[in-house]
Amino acid sequence: MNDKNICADPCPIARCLAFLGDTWSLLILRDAHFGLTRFDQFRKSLGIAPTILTRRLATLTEEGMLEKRLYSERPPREEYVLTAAGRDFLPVLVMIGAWGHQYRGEGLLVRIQDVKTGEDIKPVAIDAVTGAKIGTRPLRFVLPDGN
Amino acid sequence: MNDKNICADPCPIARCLAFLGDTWSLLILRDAHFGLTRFDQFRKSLGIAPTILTRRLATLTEEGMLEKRLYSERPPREEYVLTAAGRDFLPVLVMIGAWGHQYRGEGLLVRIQDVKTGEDIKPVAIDAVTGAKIGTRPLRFVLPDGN
DNA sequence: AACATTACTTTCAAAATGATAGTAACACTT
DNA sequence: AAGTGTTACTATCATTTTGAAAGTAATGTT
Repeated sequence: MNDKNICADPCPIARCLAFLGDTWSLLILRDAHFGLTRFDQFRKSLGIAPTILTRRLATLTEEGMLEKRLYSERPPREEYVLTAAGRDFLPVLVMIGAWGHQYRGEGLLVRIQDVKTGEDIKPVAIDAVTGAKIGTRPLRFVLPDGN
Repeated sequence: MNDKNICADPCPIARCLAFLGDTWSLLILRDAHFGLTRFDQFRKSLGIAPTILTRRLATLTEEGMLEKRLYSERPPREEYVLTAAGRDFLPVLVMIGAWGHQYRGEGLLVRIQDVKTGEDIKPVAIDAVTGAKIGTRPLRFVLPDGN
């Protein structure tokens, strides 16, 4: 093991943390997946200051997670809807939730159910190549220069 | 769809974001999974100010993601190693990485390989109950009060 | 004795946060 | 037509957080 810098540009984790490593942004994305789309819905759900919400929604829009959509011409009103990138972020939120459920699970919790079965989901990350659960087989980070 | 508050205490996502929604903390956890354990390794890898690193390592230790371990008695030297909770956080990092690879993947990237097969992993989140990939079937957030 | 290493702490200016209040554009109600 | 409500913000400003630079403490190495 060394202490080579794997922080900067090349790491895909670092890259998306640039905007993602912010609590509000993640909670906005969570609420968007929950079905919220409007400024005041986010504001009330999160108890966030409007200043911050404006900024976060703008960033998430610039980053391509949300897009603005006009839902009323008169008066002009816009809502924020998830893009494909935003929708594909759901597995991340779900895995965070699974970890939180296991390690921060005291008290009543929000659960995520499969609509058809009506059962709580049990999210697991697997490697599609080997079919093994992530964490059960040794993994290795490989730097772009070959390591 | 409503705008009920799902932010506060009961949501497992919100709960772990309390400390997790911080870029540095996530990068420290990433580096810890990469194999780093020591203050100066993290500092050099991340280019983080020592002030901040001290604070983040303390928080991660308090939160039970890392624990301090004495690796030299004279001089007294401590390193930070992942706890079970910290190790179980790997799937989250891996899913973040997978998303980042897909949507922020320009240029050379750090990859994660399975040590035995030598191949890059293809992380997918599935619901262990139905076996379906997360995102392919409709899901529903259920609030503690029954919704 | 002098220098190096490791794991920090101190100081302080700059940036980010967030509470409160205000605004703009319109619709709706009396 | 005047007043009230709704939605999506912006402005102001005190507090908090961040992070760069330098310093410190305990010890090992030459």
